[in-house]
Amino acid sequence: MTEIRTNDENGPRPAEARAERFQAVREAHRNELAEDYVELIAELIAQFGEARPVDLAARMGVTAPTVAKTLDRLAREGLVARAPYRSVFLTPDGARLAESCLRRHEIVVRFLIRLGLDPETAEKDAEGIEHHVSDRTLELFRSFAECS
Amino acid sequence: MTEIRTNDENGPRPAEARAERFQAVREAHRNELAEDYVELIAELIAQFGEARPVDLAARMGVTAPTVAKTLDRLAREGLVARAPYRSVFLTPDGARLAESCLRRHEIVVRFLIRLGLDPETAEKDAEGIEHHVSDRTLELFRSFAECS
DNA sequence: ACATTAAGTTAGACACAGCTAACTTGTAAT
DNA sequence: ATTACAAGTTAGCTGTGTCTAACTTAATGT
Repeated sequence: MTEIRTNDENGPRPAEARAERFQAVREAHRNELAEDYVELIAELIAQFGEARPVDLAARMGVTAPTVAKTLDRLAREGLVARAPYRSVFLTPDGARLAESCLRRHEIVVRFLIRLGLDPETAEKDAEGIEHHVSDRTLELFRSFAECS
Repeated sequence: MTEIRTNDENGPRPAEARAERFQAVREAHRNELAEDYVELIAELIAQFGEARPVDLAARMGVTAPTVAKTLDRLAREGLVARAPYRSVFLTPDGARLAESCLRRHEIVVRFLIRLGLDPETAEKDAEGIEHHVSDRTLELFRSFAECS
């Protein structure tokens, strides 16, 4: 064998573009859990006046220690405030994030339903999709969902 | 204080439904990386006749050891076949998975473009979205993208 | 006031996905 | 045939997210 080498005779441009896309997804990934938590916390506070770890665990489908560890991280990142054996609350930053996540979630769900999906599946798919939708796409979703 | 307890007087139904949704997302999550790899490997093979770790690393935006570890896992799971210091190939299972991922990816991209998104952003968003789209939703995307 | 029980915490394990540093292998060019 | 360099591997570190088991705290009911 003599040639075949490099596999990049087309230049590394497309390879790099791709790498950037994957890196962006990994980045989104890191924020997903935080977003899901603050979103849930905001809803629980709206509904019950407080968000207790036990309720978070039930709704996230994980055990109490997992919730505790995650809340520690969120506290470290300044998104939630907590005291031992107490309910969890959102910091201003956390509340802001929750607000935008809820909005985003709502738009995605409404969009999917408008597309023709049943509400249950829409809710399910939205949970996975919402974290990966750019602002431009979200805007398109919103217009489509609201078009008469 | 006397009452306020439980926070679940509405019954645990909605909480459980939610937990299931999150669990589904975590499940999808676990498969994401595997899907991205087999998809990329299939493309490289189609383009160059082989998929080399160095090309995977460049396109995934990670280092060579990370690729090696991931490929080990994929081999363990029966999706790829490899020999030391050689290129990677797909098993029949891996090829099937790659096929369906490529199809899915294409549909999502075309759908987003039809919605009015620029191709570059479509490509970027699709990378994150494609793993979280149910079959029903994918079908709706397909119809929408292909509607005259 | 105290005992019971539910909620929360701590400790420790595992798997995964990323990294750097150092080593080995294989290929290509001289 | 040798050497030099690119590709691949191995070892070992980090941080995250999950778990179980065992412990502590707080609230409820009698």
